[in-house]
Amino acid sequence: MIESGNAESIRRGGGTGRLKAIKSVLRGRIDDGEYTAGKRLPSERQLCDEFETSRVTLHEILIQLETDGLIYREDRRGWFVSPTRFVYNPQSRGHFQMSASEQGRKPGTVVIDKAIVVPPPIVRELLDLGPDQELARIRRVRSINERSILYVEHYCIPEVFPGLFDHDLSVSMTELYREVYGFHYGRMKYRIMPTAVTGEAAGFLRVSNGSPALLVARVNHSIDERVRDCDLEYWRHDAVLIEVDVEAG
Amino acid sequence: MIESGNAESIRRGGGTGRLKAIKSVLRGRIDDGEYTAGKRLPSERQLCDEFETSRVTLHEILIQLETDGLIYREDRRGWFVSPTRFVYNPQSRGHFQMSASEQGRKPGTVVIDKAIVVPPPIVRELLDLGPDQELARIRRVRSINERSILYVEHYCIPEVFPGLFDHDLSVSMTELYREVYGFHYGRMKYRIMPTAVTGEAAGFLRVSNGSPALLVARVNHSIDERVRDCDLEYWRHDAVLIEVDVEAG
DNA sequence: GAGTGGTCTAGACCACTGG
DNA sequence: CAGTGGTCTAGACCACTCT
Repeated sequence: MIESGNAESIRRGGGTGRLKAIKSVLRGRIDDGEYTAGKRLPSERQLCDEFETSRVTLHEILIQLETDGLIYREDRRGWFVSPTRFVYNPQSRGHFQMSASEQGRKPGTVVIDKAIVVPPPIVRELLDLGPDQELARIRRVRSINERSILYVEHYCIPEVFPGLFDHDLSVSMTELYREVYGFHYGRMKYRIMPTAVTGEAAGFLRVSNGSPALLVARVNHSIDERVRDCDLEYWRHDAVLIEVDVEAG
Repeated sequence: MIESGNAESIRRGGGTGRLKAIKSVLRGRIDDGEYTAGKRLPSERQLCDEFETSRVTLHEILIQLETDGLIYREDRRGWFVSPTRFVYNPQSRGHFQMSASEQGRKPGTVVIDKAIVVPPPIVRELLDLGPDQELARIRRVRSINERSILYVEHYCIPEVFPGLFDHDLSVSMTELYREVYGFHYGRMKYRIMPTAVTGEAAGFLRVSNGSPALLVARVNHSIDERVRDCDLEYWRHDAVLIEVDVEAG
């Protein structure tokens, strides 16, 4: 006797279709503006009632819409409709504030801390350092219209920029290097890859542990080709669009 | 009477910790090489038994490792350890095959189809077209070591490249344009953003519907500054690392 | 046909937010 | 304190792959 082959399990049926169907209804409401940018969606439990589904299923749907970049969540606060992406050009150095204003948004920068540290392996590799070399690290969070979208770790060689920590670090690091230290840039290299944010980084961005993100790692060289500093930038994956113009090649 | 407040629910306990703990065990096995690149992980049910957890939970853990880029899945076939990322420079045109060989991998290209179509909105916007303009579309899938990692849609103005469909389209489009049509490139613009693949694109990449991906959209201009063609490239999010060198700016 | 992942249910407790 | 998302259970059926 298979007890479970009853009316109950038949009613559930429908299989694959449900998830996609609910997803497209929600997508429609976002497109139509019923749920508008920056506003909170109804709670998961409310949506469960409306669509007569379980929380696990609904959670899964929301995660897929998050992956799409249509909505985002703030840890334990709710789900929100994603605003238009911030357009970012990694080749134009230090223009976060200017770009934001040009795009009609309100930029913000918060310095989390500054310290002399042994950098993580990826930074050692990028800067071609020995295992014990210590660097100055500045950690910042940048926001657009009060929403944190970028967590950055700056690393540089402390001897090259003496007294760095005494300056206002909430502005463009590039400008600081140039105006205070008379430092001019030469070559730059950057890497971009999808990743996930965990631990502290997730906390600073107010996203759930393990949320998708876009990592942009940049290495700056001086005019005489020496490695000088680098950034690790973790962008909320739904908040950024990278755009680069390249002259004739 | 609250029936559920029994020994059973207490035993479950542990709360938040479980997921993270199991995740780090699996991560360790990948780092240690117990699970090696390209090999299948034990089945979800086996892992459930081993860690004494439910399939939903284990599935969630695997999805987080996927977001991290450590593992990937092939739809209904299983979970696999991700190989090293393919390094890609969007500014060097048409070097997929060459880059792959340089990185010691075996490249492959399959042409899915070729047709004259009305392009999707994003292409119309990129190429600045009217709503009824038709374009030639070529769809291809590119692989590294037999693993499909890139799904591309090429769009170009058919009048500019007559007889295009009669050529071998499994090679570099850039070379074809240059060698057959004597076409040389000027400016290029590209956009990069995290997104999700659905529908056909997911099928071609053999990933589950709604998997994360990296979209690279490129627009090519001729030397006299006219828009000529564009690509929409959907990369498996765990399979690519974009690297760009920029000369002094 | 056996095995796999994909989807789904109907609950439960936990950690945190915000009034 | 009520409400939210985050995590978790112990099952079930479905769609597909592989042999």
